Amino acid sequence: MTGNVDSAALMRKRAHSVTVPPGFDFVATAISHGWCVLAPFAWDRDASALSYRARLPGGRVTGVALTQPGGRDNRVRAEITSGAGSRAGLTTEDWRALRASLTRVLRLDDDLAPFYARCRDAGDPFSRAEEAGFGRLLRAPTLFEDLVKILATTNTTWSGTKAMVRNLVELAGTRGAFPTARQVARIAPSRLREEARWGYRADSLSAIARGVDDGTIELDRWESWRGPTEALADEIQSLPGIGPYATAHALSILGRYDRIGVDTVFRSFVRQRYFPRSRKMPTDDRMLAIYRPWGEWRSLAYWFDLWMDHQ
DNA sequence: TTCCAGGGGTAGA
DNA sequence: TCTACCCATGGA
Repeated sequence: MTGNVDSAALMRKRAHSVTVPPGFDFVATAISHGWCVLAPFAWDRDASALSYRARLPGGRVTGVALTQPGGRDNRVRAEITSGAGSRAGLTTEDWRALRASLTRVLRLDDDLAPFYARCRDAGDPFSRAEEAGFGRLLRAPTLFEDLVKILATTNTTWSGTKAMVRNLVELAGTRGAFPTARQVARIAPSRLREEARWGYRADSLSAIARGVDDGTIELDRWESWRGPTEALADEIQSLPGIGPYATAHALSILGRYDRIGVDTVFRSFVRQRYFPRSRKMPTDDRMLAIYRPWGEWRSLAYWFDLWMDHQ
């Protein structure tokens, strides 16, 4: 028995690392859009570290801190900081599951060569996208979490979004980890409204959670969608509380970039960037026309444009 | 107090 | 298809 315990302990490690594709830039990926500051994610700018609470097989929860110690092109380090296995580290099975999750979060399987080729054709400043390591929009460990966060961005301020997500994790999650669809489904909409402060969005949140939990909303099918974007978009937009903006955002999360989510950020950015002399706010169509030549890379080009503006 | 934010749903024209 | 209005919440 003792021998078995010892050998199991030997298999446990507190720090792991993940192989990344050539040119992978961890920081550019982590701060690609606002996700890195939505709970349970937290971004440490000084340490260039992304930490969060991750679910392991069996529902256990652990703290993880991600960094890229050698900088661009080097392996991403995952340090187990707390929770299940914090003393002895993760088992082989735990790490296998976490590594698969990180592939989704960091989009390690994305092929950006076609996007970068298009960026080179576009010239400055887009030609700098590859050098900047931009192109991977950070994702949550699950599509359910991404959809909930997108819903939390609708018709509110960014501070409101952060508060709603944080409140939901505290109300329905497990030891700091984002709640599963089942956990959210089990919370009465009135509590989502009043305790998590989701306001009128609570009914949509609850309906989406229940649909994902009972299988009527098939997120796995969306993740592996091979058909036309239009049909996928129709399904996404059929969700309660999910309109054109949220659908476009979800499509970007799913790696389909041919729609731009028009929101107040898009309008104010495009106006100041491309219509600085316009006294009136240009129509949505005029602003969307700026990125129309990008075709299937439209929203990624917009995200890069916006990202460059913040650097 | 009023306005509005990383919008969405609906009724009525 | 387009417009007007309402939807909770919280910060400015």
